[in-house]
Amino acid sequence: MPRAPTTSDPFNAVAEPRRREILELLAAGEREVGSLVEATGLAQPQVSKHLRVLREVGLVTARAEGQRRVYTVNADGLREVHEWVSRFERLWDHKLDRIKQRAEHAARAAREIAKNQ
Amino acid sequence: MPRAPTTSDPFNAVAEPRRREILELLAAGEREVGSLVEATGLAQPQVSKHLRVLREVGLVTARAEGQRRVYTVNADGLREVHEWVSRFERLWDHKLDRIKQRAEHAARAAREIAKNQ
DNA sequence: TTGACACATACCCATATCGACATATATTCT
DNA sequence: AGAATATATGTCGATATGGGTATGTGTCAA
Repeated sequence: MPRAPTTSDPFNAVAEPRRREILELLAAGEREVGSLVEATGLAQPQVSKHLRVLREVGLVTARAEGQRRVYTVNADGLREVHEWVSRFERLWDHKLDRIKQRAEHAARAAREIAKNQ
Repeated sequence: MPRAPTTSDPFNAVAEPRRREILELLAAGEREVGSLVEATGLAQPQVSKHLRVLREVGLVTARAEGQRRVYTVNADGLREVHEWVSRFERLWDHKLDRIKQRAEHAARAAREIAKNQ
């Protein structure tokens, strides 16, 4: 069984750096394909293909405007990813807590030493 | 150029559902490989291979305990993913805001109508 | 030491990928 | 109608994938 298609879910779609870049650009506002080609430095066909993937997983929508196509992010599709990753948030928060605790412990110890001098 | 290796970054590593499942299991606490095999229903070699990928991107760490290997999540590697996705949070929040605004607008209109009857 | 157990690695195969390049489709302009 | 422009699609090639199965490696137990 090969790797799951990039179009199978947002996780796979977003695994590709260029597609993340495109989404970032679109997050700042709608853009036409040509504008994305210019901004990314990619060849036009690759941009179109990346956009196709993003469309198929519902991360962007396209609107025709004359001969141009204006693309818009549909960040809603990223909520699934956000929610999944958020389940692990407490784990690195815990780690931060421990660092904080150690820091406070060290500070207390330092005060003790200073007091006893 | 083929798709980027699954080991190239957390985004690619986490694109595979089985690996997400393994991470979820480990999020609840350390586990040995055999336990993961049982929990996932995967064959042992595939579990080992998925764990290898997760190790290579730093999402898990392994500790030898006799002939067993105990795996632990290292959620820190997921922060990058979390931070990236979080950049889009305002976009779906906005959408929620608009829904809320429309609801309030509708409620106001309804009150006006009621008042004028 | 020999065997049993836990895990890792090696190999095979069918498949989807991404980039490059060529070409098709659709729209606007003259 | 024909040319120019904007975007989409098709083809090719090299490559990494993930499951299956077989085998290697290390550890414990008798």
